Amino acid sequence: MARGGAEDPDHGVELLWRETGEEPRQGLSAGRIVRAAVELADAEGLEGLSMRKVAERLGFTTMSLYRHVPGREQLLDLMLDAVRGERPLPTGGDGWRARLEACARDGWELRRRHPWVAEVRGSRRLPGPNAIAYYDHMLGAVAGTGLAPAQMIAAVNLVGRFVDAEALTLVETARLERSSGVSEQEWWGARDSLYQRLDRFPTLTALWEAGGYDRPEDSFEFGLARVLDGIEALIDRQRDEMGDETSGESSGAPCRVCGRPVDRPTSGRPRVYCSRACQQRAYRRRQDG
Amino acid sequence: MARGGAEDPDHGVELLWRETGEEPRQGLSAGRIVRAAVELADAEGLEGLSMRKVAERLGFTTMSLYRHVPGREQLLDLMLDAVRGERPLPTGGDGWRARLEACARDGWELRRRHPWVAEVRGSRRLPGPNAIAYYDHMLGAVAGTGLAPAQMIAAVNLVGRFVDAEALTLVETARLERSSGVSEQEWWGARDSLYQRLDRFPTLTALWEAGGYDRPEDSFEFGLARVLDGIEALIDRQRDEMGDETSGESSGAPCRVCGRPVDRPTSGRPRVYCSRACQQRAYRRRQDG
DNA sequence: ATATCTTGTGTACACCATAAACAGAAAAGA
DNA sequence: TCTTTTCTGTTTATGGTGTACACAAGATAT
Repeated sequence: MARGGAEDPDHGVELLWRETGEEPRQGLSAGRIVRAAVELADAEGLEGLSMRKVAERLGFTTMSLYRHVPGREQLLDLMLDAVRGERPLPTGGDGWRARLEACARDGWELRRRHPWVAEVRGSRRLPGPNAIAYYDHMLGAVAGTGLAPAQMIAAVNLVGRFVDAEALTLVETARLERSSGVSEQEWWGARDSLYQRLDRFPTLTALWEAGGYDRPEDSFEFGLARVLDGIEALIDRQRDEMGDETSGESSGAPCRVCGRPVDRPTSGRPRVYCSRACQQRAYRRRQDG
Repeated sequence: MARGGAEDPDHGVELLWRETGEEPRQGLSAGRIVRAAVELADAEGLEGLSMRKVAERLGFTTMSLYRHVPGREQLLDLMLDAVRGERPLPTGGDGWRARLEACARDGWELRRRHPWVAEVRGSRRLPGPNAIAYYDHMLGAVAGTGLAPAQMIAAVNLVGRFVDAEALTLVETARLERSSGVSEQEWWGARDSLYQRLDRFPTLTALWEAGGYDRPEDSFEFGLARVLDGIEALIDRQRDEMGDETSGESSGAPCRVCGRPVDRPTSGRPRVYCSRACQQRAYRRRQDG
């Protein structure tokens, strides 16, 4: 069997999308390794997650893991998808904003329970079924907003990356607080040698004296509200433009591919697709199916 | 001399804020180490930056570096401040938005020239004079917008973290492209084993067929516009509320501490500070000075 | 019974940051 | 000028990482 090693991404895909449940009575298995790794990462963070320690926790040798998991990177992929499947998809309220916000808060909650999730980096991370379901769910939140397809994707990615970035800064402080035993406040509070050099920076000093650093805004709440506001502004703007363009002229059936309104020419055959791109898409779709 | 080792942050502060220019004729110095490290990180990324390689590049032994720099982490602090001093502060156009956007684009450009900047993580990074000047400059961009001090700080932090997060994803793809020799497009394009499992996800499939992934939005441009829109929405909203609250009632001198409008009571002594917090601030200021 | 596949083991390698003790030179003090 | 201290660079050693490779025992198929 062509069981590709660490170099073969398709093996990783098979592992991620395998039907679970066929766990052997005894011995190792991918599922058991993943569970042990998640426990370990929960307890010690991502930098504390080593193949040696996972193996020790299971009572096997280090290299035995490689019989079931291609390598550490692929193990991380499996862990990510595993924790995403722990809870059902967030059922938000009405409207795109409430639903997208619910997704963001759910992602935030996930990273609170498993802080290492935010530390897992790298493009080329293969998504598993749970990650894709989540992603699809987020995309569904902004469907029907009038945004172009690429804009929907960008909006969802923006929210996702925001949550991730925010969680990453949080877990970094937490890690230092645990490893050093000194809280963030204490540590920065003791940096007098730094503060005494900040006098000659006017705005910073003014804000300091105005108490801006005494009761800071909640970084996640503030940022999430701004990002959603920004997306809302885009949606409103485009809806307005759309209304102006097509007022009294279009208002026929929407584009069969992307659902956006279609310009209707005053004379000639009525258009079915909103753009040449959508026309091509539909064509290829007919060819493939 | 109490030359604290790696455990002493104050030593790091001294190094960061030292007057440069007193470079010895020969031998090592913090400045030379930092320059060599920046060159190395530019060429090989942050994971390729090891004390060994820096020392080799300078023709000394590994441990010789520790006579001038407390450790790798502190070297990173020094590197960050060094590259931030390479170019003058961005002189944006008029208005807070143009200036804040100029800062964001400048930060983006910095990370394009030195991709490893985005990879340097961890709270408790000591800022040097250049970093503080930059931060002060960004804060100055949103001064006078009517935002509360903590909101100004949060807004600037949001933009900064956005740029950093965006740059981080970019450098991660670049690193993989270089180490593997396969471009991101090629790699994802070869993942048929993944795509064939995505049919049962409706929104994702619809957006795929609508061409949303063929011409994606520029992630940085899209996100920056949304974030700035979001901040603008907050500013506008607060300005409106402020106008309603104080119309025909305030419009006296602004708060002496933070500059925001002050509610003027209909009877009694006119207020000088906008809030009890600002009053306390001013009091402490008088005590200290 | 023989061959093949699966699973777990032990060894080995090339890295990494940095602690500790040491050696020579330069500078300061007597 | 002689001695003592300080500065600067070196050498050696420790404990950690992921994983390639060769090997061995058991299960399964032919």
